[in-house]
This record gives sequence, C-alpha cells and structure tokens, in this order.
Amino acid sequence: MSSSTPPTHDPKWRRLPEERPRQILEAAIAVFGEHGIAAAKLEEIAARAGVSKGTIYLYFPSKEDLFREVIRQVLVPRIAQVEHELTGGTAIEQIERYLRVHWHYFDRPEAASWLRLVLFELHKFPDLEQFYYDEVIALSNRVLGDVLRRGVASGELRQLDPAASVSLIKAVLLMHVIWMSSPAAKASARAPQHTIDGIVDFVLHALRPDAPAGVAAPVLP
Amino acid sequence: MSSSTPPTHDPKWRRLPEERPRQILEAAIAVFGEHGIAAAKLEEIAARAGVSKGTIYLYFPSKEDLFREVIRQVLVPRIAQVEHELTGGTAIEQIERYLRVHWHYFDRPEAASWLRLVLFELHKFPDLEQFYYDEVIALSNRVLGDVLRRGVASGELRQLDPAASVSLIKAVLLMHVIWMSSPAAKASARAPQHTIDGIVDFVLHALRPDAPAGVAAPVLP
Amino acid sequence: MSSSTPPTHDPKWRRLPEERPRQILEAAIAVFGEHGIAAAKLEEIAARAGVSKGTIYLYFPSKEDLFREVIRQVLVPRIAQVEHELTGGTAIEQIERYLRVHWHYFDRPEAASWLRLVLFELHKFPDLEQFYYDEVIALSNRVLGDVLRRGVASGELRQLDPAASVSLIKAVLLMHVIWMSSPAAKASARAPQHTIDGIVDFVLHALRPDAPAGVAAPVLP
Amino acid sequence: MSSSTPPTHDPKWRRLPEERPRQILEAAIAVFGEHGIAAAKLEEIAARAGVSKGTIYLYFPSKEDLFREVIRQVLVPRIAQVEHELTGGTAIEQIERYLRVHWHYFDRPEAASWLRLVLFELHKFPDLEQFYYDEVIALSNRVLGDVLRRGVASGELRQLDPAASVSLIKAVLLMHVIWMSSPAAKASARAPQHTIDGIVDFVLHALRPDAPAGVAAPVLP
DNA sequence: CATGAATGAGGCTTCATTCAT
DNA sequence: CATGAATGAAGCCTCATTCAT
Repeated sequence: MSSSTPPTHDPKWRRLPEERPRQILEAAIAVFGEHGIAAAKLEEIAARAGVSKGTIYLYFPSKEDLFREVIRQVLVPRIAQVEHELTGGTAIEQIERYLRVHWHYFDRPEAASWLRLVLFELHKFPDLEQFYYDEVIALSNRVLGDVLRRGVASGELRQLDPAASVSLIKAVLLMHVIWMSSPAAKASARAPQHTIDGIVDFVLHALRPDAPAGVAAPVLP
Repeated sequence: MSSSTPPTHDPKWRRLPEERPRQILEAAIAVFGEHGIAAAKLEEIAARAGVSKGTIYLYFPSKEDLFREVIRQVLVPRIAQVEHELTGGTAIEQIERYLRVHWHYFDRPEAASWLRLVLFELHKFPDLEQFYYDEVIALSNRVLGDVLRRGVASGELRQLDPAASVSLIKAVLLMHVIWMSSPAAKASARAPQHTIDGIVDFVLHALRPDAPAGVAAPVLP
Repeated sequence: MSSSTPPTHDPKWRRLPEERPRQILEAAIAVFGEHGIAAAKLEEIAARAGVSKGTIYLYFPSKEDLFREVIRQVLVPRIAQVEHELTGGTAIEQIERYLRVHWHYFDRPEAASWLRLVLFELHKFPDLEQFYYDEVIALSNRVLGDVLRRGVASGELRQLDPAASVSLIKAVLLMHVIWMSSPAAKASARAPQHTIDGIVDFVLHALRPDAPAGVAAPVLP
Repeated sequence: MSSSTPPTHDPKWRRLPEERPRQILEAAIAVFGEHGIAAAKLEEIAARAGVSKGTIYLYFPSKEDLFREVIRQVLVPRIAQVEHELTGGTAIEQIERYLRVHWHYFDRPEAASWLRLVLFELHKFPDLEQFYYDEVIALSNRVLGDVLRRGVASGELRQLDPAASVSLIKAVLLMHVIWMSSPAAKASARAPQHTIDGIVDFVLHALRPDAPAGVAAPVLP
C-alpha cells in the first residue's frame, strides 16, 4: 500500500538529506540519556527522529557507533561550547557567571540525560572517555582554571590548586543538575533559582580568601 | 559429560544454603554496578555468586526484583551505615571526619559502582528512589544537618541553610568518588589522598564564617 | 554459514507479505491441534509457516494471543460456516444432510485437531469459550434447532426438546470425529462411510416418532 | 524453622509407605486432567500429594512414566470398573441403567478431567492408547455389546450393529459429560438430571424397533 | 535514499530431574 | 525413605541488524 502511493510529506520539498544524521543523533541523545545504552531501542530512536529503523543504518554502522557519534558530534561540542561563556569582569564575577550560565544551560529536561550519559556509560568506552576528557575536561581545566589562576594571582581568590578547584566547582554544579532532575528530589527540593543561588554562595565562599581585610564581607545580601 | 565426571565442587565444605541470597545479592551489586540493569546478565551474576542461573530464581522472582532487593537490602543499609560515623568534636572536626570517613569508605573499586547504581538507574524505579531518599537522604539531612545547625548556632560556621548545605557537601564528595573511579581520570588526577584533602579544604572554606577577625589566615601553605 | 550460501527460498515467487498472518494462523491450528497449547512450540509453528520465530511476533503479541486469534479468526468461522449447509427438503432429509455434510467436512486429518482444541483447551480461556459458545453453539442451536422445531411441528419428528436434541445429535457426530482420528480406533473401526451411515441411522431413529400409526407416545412432555 | 521441629503429622503412625505411589497417582490424575500433560507441573502434583518433588522420583522414573501409570493403574481400572454395573432386567432396562450409572459416576468435578485425559492426550502415546482400547473399549464392546445383542435377539431392540451402537451410545454420553463440565455450557444448559433424562430418551428411541405395532420397518437394509 | 518486514542470536524464565543430606 | 536446594536444557520473547523492494 505505502509502496504504491507517495508518502504523505510536504510535496514541495523534502527535508534535506544532510539533515538526517543530525536528526538521528538528536533523537539518540534523548533516548540514550533516558534509558542508557543497553536499554535504548533503535526503534524508539528511529521513531523520535521520524525515520525508519533501517535508515539509521544508512548513517551509522551499529548502535554502539551511533552512541560514539552522539558523544563525539553532539555531546562534546555541546558541553564544550558553554565553556567559552566567560568574558570580562573580575574573577569572582566570571566564576559566578560561569555557574549561572551553566545552570541555566543545564536547566532543561534533556540536560540531566546528557550528564547521565557521560557519567554513567562513558566508562564502558575507555577511548571515548579519554576523548571526552581531552576535549571537555581539559578545556574546562584551561578556561575555568585560567580564571582561577588570575583570581589567585590578583588576590581575589585565596591560594588554591586551580586544577583541583575546577573539579570541585564542577562537582557541586553537575551533581545538583542530576539531583534536580529526579522527581523524588523535586518534591523535597528547593526551586532551581534557590538552588543555584546556594551553589554560587557555597562555591564563592570556598574560593575567597579567608580574611579579605579588616572588614567583614557580607555575601548574598 | 557431567554424568561421567564428578562435579567440581570444593570437597572440603559446602556453602551454607542460608548464605545463598546474600551471595547472589553481593554478586548482583557488582554486576549491576558495572553494567547497569539492562546490560547485566543473570548468567554473570550467577557465575560470580558461584551458583547456576536457575538458583537465582529460587530466591528472587525476577531480574528486576533482584535489583530491588539489591537496593533495599544491601545498598541502602550500606550507604546509610556510614552516616552514623559522626561523634564528638567541634562542628568543623565532625564535618572533616564525615568527609574523610566517607572518602575512605568509598575508596574501593565497588564504591563507584554503587553510586552509579543509585545515581543512574534508580530514577527508573520511582518507588525505590523514594525509598532511598527516605532512608538515606533524609538520614543525611538529619545527621549532617544537625552538625551544621550546631555549627551555625555556635558561630563555628557561617549563616547558611543546613539542608541545602548538606546537598552541596555531598555533591562535592560523591562526584569525586565517581570521577576517581574512571581510568581516564586516574591518569591525569591527583592521588586519592590529595583529592580528599582538597575536598576537605574546599568544603570547610565554604562553610566557615567570612571574616574570622582581623588577621589573615593563609590556607594551603 | 548462511552468509556464504544463498538462502533456500523459492526463486520463482515470494510469498505475499499480507499473507503472513494467515500462514501463521494456519500453521498454528495444526501445531496447537497436535500438541495442545502448552506443548506447542513456536519454533515448529514458524517452521511450518515457512517463517522465522521472530516473524510471528510481528503479527501476534504472544503465544497465548496467537491461540486466541486461531480460535477467533479461523476456527470459529470455519466451524460456523458449515452450519449453513442446510437447504430445502423435509426435516429428516435436512438432518441427514446436516450429518453427512459435517462428516464429510470433518473427514480430514486436521479436523480432529480443531475439535481437540475447542474441546480440550478452550476451557482454560473462559472468555474465548463464551465467545465460541455465542458464535458457534448458539448458531447451531438456531439453525439445527429450527429444523427440529419444524420437524416436530409437521409431525415428521416426535415430540422432543429441540435445544437438547441439537446437543445430542452433535455429541454423536463430534465424538466419532475424534475417535476416527485415533490410529488405534482406525485399526478396529469401520470405514468412515460405514460410520456415518450408522450415525445417520442412529440419530434418525432417535428423532422419529415412536409409532407412525396407532398410539402416540409423548416423551418429555 | 521447620527443620528443627518435627513435621506436624500424627505422631503415632506415619502414612504407610506403600500408600505413597497411590497418593501421587491420585494427585497426578487431578493435575494432568486440569492442565494436560505438558502444562502439568510436578511441583503441583507433589504438593497435592503431600510429598516433595523428589519423592515422586522414588516411585516413577519420569513425568511421562507417571502419566503412563496414571492411565494404567488408575484411569483404566476406574473407567473400566463401571462397565460391570449391568445386572438383571430387560435389555432396555439394562441400557438405561448403564447410562444412568455412568452419568452418576461421571457427575463429579474430576470426571471430565479423566475424560479429557483419555480423549485428548492419549493419542500422543499410541501404545497407551492401544492398551486403553484393549482394556476399556473392548470391555465395553463386550459388556454393553452383549446387552444389545440380546436385546436384538429378543426383539426388544431393532436390528442394529451392536459394536457400532456401543460407540454411538457412549459418544452421546461422554460428550455430554465433557460439555457439562464447561462453565459456559453450565450457564445455558439444563440441569444434570434433565440432561441424563434427555440422553436416556434419545438413546432408547434410537435403539427401539421402529414400529411397535403392525408393520415392520427395516432400516439400513 | 528510505522503508519495514524478516531474521536469529541472545537473554530471561520455567521446570523436569538430580543428589547431598 | 524423604527432602528440597540446585541444576541446566529448553522455550518464549526481544531487538539489533539485514535486505528486497
């Protein structure tokens, strides 16, 4: 039946073929993120991408390869991109902006899915994990690390190990992204806005010098 | 073949039957932790428990039920247990001890697996997640929250939201447990001892009052 | 192996896909009939339908559902269809024709299988059983019952309960269908032609008035 | 717990060991009858017999052998026994008694199960089927056949083939036993008493001479 | 290019059978 | 004798992958 009649798409133009791989990758992030690699079904990815199961194999040799491309082509660039959102201002201001920009960036339903992917499934693919660390973590270390280094140098921040501090800052941020996505947590938790305020307060306190000077420095007025 | 050769069981002793459920649960934690629910194979769990596939079904009705029991009977008590390790001393001392005890506790190969389980698979079982939050998170909030509350009251700690701070502290701790388990991270990362020192330093700075007094207090000399 | 040798499909034509469900249902009747539900293997049904095991699941959600559809889509219509084969003639003639048509209809290897199915396995599915009674038994009661009623009214048949007599007639017929299919019975039994003659004779005698002349002998007032 | 306390049986005496096989056979009839061979579970048979699964294997080498013994030791004697219940009286009286005794005999919940067993599962065991035919059917043919023969000789019954008539009579009887056991049938059916009355009436009419008065009416010339 | 019907390997689950106690 | 824990073969079912159209 469907073979004799043309498919019911808009007759004027077809989605550009070069769009297909991206549609599939986008659908794949969602499904992999929700179910994990093993439980993700190509059927569902295909359905969400609006293509048939067979079409996926025109662009990706296997489910595992599809996952690899999701990480490489979508997740790494996506997570890496926000790392650049640090422009002018003091180190403290830049750090706060870093936290708030990321929080805002991750405050969507899919965000926790991405994180789950890299935190939970990546370790099964050591090469991918290495790739991710090289591309994203190293970048973080550099970008945010530079901010910290300058802050330390200028006395805005206390003496600390910039590389280690980057991990500490991101740990606070990312774990709360995960937690905010859990329905159980949501019930008992504060609003997202309240949460990020708490994170900013916590992190800045952790980074600032113990005694700025003679006078107390009230935070979060 | 098996009829002609004697079974290869240890002739010296037989495993006590009442041990079976626990053996299976222990094997299941490991396998679930390594592969996730979907990719975990009962065959492997059985092999690791030293029993046959069918034996699992003498004690657990299904793979999913096995997972539920792993969470209920093993993980929740295990994770909850360490929450009690807070005894005398100042608030600051208690918090530091809390961090170090947990770090030591989680510093084994399986620990990251457990965390992966609760952080990544639990959300598929809302009732279990609720159970976990009630049993473990609520406990943390109470135990560690009380320490924070007393620290705030005594002036040892700055004004802060105890419940929110508990999350922040645990976020730093747990995310580093996960990260420490990744081979890629290990390559570039500091030693565990260095890491926990950094965590303690970071957290305590975040919690202490802004300006202790006139004099500067250099940290991490 | 299968990759190096060409598949052994008939090169001349491919089975039409829209035929698949029916092929499977036909194979399923045979296998269910021979072995019963529990002992029937999907592997065998698939083989007999000329498809693979997985294909069955493209059309039927489970083995039990396949059985249900066998009953609904194939057996009930098939058994019900022959009920209509009653046309003109006296009541006696119609009954005889009813018996001989059914006998002829059931005189094939599969027939006993169908009967075994409905007589032996249906009671495990009360809803199906009700469905079968509504669709087939009620039909019999009506069609054959009407013949009997007219025969009674016209004096061709003796006074009797039409509904009950339908059961009695069918009992004789169906049980002999079952018996004829057993190899052991075959050895000792008469030929099919002889058997149906005996059935016709027996039934007609049972239905005819006692005393064509003289005194009436009302039975079952 | 149960291992430390003696089982709760009568302390004075234990069931005689020689009772065990019979208990198991009785339980097996019930379970085989309800579920068929393939779907019958030894676990259930053991439970109903009040023994453990392993005990069955002390007396029967396998499930199939257990079924064989059920047929041989229990069903065949049980079904055969009632064949003897024919004593004095006219042929008509004997036949009526035969029908009513069997009807009464089969008017218990298990009866339909037995019949289902021999009618539906026996054909998978040709040797058993042969055995059953030799032991039960041949007996019927002889016992009931003799009654018919004498009835024919005495003119009480019309000219008919005694062997074939035995089948016809039993067909009516047995099929109604099966039908009476179905819940769906029960809803719409007459009471058992009514049913057997109808059967008796039907059968006797079928067997009696055509024309009690004047002219003979040869059938099946 | 795209489809989706078809495949079959592989995993979960059941249960007849065994065997150490 | 009796038990019931343990086994593992076998069956149902899923789903990644293929391929004719």
